Amino acid sequence: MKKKISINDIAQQLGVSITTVSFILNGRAQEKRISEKLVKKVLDFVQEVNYKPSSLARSLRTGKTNIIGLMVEDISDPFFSAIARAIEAIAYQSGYKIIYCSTENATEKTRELIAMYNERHVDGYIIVPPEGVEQDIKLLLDTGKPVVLIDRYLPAIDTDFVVVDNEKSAYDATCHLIANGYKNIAFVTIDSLQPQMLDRLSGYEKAMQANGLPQLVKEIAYKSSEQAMQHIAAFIDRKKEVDAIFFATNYLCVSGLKATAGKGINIPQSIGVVSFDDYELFELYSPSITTVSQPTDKIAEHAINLLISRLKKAVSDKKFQKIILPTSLIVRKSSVR
Amino acid sequence: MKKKISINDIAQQLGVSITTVSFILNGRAQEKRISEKLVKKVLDFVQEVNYKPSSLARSLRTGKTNIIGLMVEDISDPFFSAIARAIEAIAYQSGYKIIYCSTENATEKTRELIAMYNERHVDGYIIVPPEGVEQDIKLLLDTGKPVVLIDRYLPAIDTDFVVVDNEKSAYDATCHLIANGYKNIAFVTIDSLQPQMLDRLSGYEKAMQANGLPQLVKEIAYKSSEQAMQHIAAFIDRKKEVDAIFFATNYLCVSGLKATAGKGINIPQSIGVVSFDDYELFELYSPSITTVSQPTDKIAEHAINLLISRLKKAVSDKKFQKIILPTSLIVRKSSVR
DNA sequence: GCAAATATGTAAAACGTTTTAGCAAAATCA
DNA sequence: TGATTTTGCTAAAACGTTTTACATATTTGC
Repeated sequence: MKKKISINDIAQQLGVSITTVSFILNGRAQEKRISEKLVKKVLDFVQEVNYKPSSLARSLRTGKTNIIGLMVEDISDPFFSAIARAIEAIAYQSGYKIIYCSTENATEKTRELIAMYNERHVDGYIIVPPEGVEQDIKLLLDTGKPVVLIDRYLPAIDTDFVVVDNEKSAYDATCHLIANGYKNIAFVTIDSLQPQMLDRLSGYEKAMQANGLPQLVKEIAYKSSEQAMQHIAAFIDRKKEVDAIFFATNYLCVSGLKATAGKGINIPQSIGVVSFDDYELFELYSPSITTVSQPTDKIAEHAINLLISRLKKAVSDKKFQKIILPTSLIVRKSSVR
Repeated sequence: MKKKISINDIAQQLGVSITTVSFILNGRAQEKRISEKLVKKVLDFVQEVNYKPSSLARSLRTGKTNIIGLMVEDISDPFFSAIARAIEAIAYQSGYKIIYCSTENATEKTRELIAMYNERHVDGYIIVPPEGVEQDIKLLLDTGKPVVLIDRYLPAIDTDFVVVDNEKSAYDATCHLIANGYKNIAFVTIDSLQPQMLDRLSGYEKAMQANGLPQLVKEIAYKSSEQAMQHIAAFIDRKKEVDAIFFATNYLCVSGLKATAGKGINIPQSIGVVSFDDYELFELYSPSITTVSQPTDKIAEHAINLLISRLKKAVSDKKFQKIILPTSLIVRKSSVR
C-alpha cells in the first residue's frame, strides 16, 4: 500500500525548503522572486510524483474549504435535483465543490445537518429552509458564513434569497382556469405556513375573489404519497361540485393524478388540472398537465453567483439581495376545454 | 462576528490540560482514570459553550474523515436518487456522512471527481463506474481505500460489488413479451460496452434464440433525450414489422414513449413495451408500462454495509464479495394483450 | 572599495486536534 | 519507614499546510 506524499517529501528530495515549494505551488513564485529554474524543477517534480496537497491541512491553516453546502428539501424531487445539478456545474467552474443533502423539510434533521456542515467548515450555504431553523441560520450568519435561501425565505432572517413570484404565478394560473370556463376551482396545498405556500394560496384567493368565484381550499398534511392520494381521493368524492383543481406542488399533483386515475374521471372535461412545478411526467401524462414552470436554471445561477460574490469579498456589505423571478405558465391539455 | 471556540479555550478556561479535555470528549476518561468530578465539569462546560471539535483538525491528525464518496451516473435519475437516499440514511446511522456527485457516465469527469474525493480524503467509495476508470480505482485500492462498485462492475478490477442479475432479468422480461404473443421484439439499448448492458443484451438474445425468434437490436448513441427520441422515432418508422420493444434503461424508454406519443401508436396492441428500471412515470402513464424493477433498497443496503465493514476492520481480507441480486418483473398494461 | 539595494531563499509559528510517554502525589505494602 | 503501586493528570510531538519575518549572497551605485 503506497503512502501519500507530502510537501515535506518534495522539499527534502529536492533539497529546498517547504516554504519555497509552497510559494511555487501557490503561484506566488514571481512575487516572491523564486528563480525560474527552481520553479521549473519543482513543478516538474511535483508533476512526476503526482503530488496533490492535502486539502485538510490547507483548510485547517487557511480557514477556507472551498466547499459549499447545499440543502434542498428532497434531492430526488426533479425540481430540486435540477437546481442542484445546475448549481453544481457553475460552482465547479469557480473552483467550489458542492456537498448536498435532503432536509425532508424536517426541522430537526435540518438543524443537525446545519450543525454537521458547520462542523465540516463549509464556506457558505444555499438552503431551502423548513420552518423553525431561524436560530440556526442566524448563528451561521453571526459567525460570518454567507447563507443564500432559495425557493422560499424566512421573514425573520435578513439575508440573500432567490424565489419566484409565487403569488402572481398562482394568480395567473387560476385566471387561466377561469378563462377556460372552470368555476368551482379547488386549491390543494400542504398544511404549511411557509411563505411560498401562503403566497400561492393568496394568489389563488385573489384571483377567485376578483372573479366573484367561491373559494375552496384543501390542506393536506403530507406524510406519504400514499396517504396524500387517499386524502385527495376522499376530497374529490365529497366535493362533487369541484370542476378544477390547482395543485400547489408537483408531488401533490402526482398524488392527485393517482387518485383520479382510479375513478375514471375525465380530465379536462369533468375536472381541469393545473400544477405548480413542471415535471417530465406532466408532459407525458394523458392528458398532458398544465403547469407553472419555475426557471430552475435561473434560480440556480442567481443563488450560486450571489453566494460566490459574498465569499470573494470578505467585506459583508449589509445590502442583502432579495431576488424574485417570474415563472411561466405552460399550457397543456389538462386545463383546456 | 463570533469566533469559534477550540479545545484550547476549553482547557484554559477550566485550568486543565488539552489532553485531559480530549480524553474526556472521546469517552476515554475511565480508561485514562480521569476523576468523575472533572469529567462532569468539562462536559458541562463543553455543553454550555456549545463546543464542537473541528473535524478538519481531527481528520488531519487521525487520517479518518468519516466521509464516504458516492458517485452515481446521474443524481436526478430516479433510480440513482433512490439508491443515494437509502445509502445516505444507513450511513448516517453509523456516523458516516455521504457526499455525492453525478459522473454523467463521462470518463474524464469521473476521473477528476475521484481525484477530488481522494484529495478530500474520503474514507471509502461507492461508485457506479463508467468505462475507462480502471486505473484510477486501482490506485484508490492500492492506497488502502475500500471501493464498492454498484449497478455494474469492472471486469479488470478485483473489488466488492453489488449488481442485479441483468441477464436473467432481461431473459425473463423477453420471455414475458413472447408469452403475450409478441414475435418481432426489438431491443433498444445504448452503445456501451458496460457489462450490465451486455448482460441485458445477452439475456434478450438468449430468450429470442430459445424461442426461435429473430433478433433486432438498436443501439442508441445517447447524447440527449431529444436526440434519442428522434433516433427511436426513425427506428420505429423504418422497422414496421416490430411489434414490441424492450428498452434497456428507463431514460431510453421515456424517449421511446415521447417518440410513440407523436405517432398515435397503440400500446400494447400494435406495439408492446417493457422497460428496465421502474419509474413513477411508468406507473401513471397510459397505458402503464411493464418494468424490470431493481431492488434499490437492497442494493443500497448491501453496498453501504459492505463498505462500512471494510472501514471498520483495517485488515483487508482479500476476499471480495460479489453480490448479485434478483429483480422483479412488474407486469402492467403495456405488455399484455 | 564600500554602502545600499536587490535577488533568492528559509526558519518557525500557527491552524486544532489525537496520542505517546511520562510525571507527581497519594495510597498501599511489607 | 521506605519502596512500590495506583491515581490523576499533562507536555509535547505529530498531522500537512500557509505565511510572516528574516537571512544570505549578489549586484549596483558612486
